[in-house]
Amino acid sequence: MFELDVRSRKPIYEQLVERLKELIITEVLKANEQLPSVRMLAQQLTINPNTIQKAYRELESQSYIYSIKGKGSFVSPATLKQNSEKIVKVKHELSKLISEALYLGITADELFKMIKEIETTVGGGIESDQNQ
Amino acid sequence: MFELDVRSRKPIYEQLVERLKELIITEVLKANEQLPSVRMLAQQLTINPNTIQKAYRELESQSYIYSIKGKGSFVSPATLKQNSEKIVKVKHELSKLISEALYLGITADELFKMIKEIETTVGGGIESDQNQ
DNA sequence: TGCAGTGTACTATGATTCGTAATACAGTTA
DNA sequence: TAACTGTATTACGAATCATAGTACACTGCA
Repeated sequence: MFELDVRSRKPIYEQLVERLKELIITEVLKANEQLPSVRMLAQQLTINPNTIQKAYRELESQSYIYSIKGKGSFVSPATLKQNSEKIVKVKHELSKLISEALYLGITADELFKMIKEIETTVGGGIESDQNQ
Repeated sequence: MFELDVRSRKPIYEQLVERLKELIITEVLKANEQLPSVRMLAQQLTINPNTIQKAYRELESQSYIYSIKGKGSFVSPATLKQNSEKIVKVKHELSKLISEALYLGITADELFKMIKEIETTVGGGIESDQNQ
């Protein structure tokens, strides 16, 4: 199901996130389909369950999947795919604007603050992933 | 000329960058005015010249200042002030886009990563920081 | 030419962060 | 209860970061 490059400079959990996103977006993994459990996948890939867990947590925070204690992790239905075109578009526009902003001397720090402010103002945001 | 908080969690060189940007934008430091030399300023602030150097390098990469080997570092003329309108505009556009992104379910975290990636790719931010 | 000023590059090092692992806790279902 | 699930806590080596030490290279002036 997965191929990972363990000796890559990219951390394993990031590779996992990318690969899974791809599978979800392309609907190889369908809505509400159950993902392999953290332990199963860990064993299969001969890495630590916690690494899978980190990838899953990341995917959940980006609402690609949802997890239920004791039951499993599942592909998020609809909403994401419905918006996927818009999302791609917005991301692209954002990239350009961010590049321009950085070029103009606005610092990444400044942008971070901006986002946090908007996040709390709009209230729509999901809280972010504080790595242990 | 400067006050720094050495025990702040913010690195010294960053504080320096911020403070100098402010002085340049508010035109306390005029165009083409020579900045204190790395050694002078280092001695005055009782920190290592290399820390000043890092701040100056950062400022130069964002074209707030320019440096000439053997002569000194100077405030960049014009360009930045010319950009100030652009900056306001870009920030405004960014606000709107970020709101939309968050609304679409893109997380703040994802945006952070995006920025970091662009920062390193474009080299817009703190670039040439290749330690050893 | 030499000296004293300037910026720059390289290396070292302690502190912090990062990626992963080990282990224990907690919910679900049969 | 047993055998699955996800989650939280802690530990630890590796990588990165912030700063320092030191040496190099250029400029301008006596």
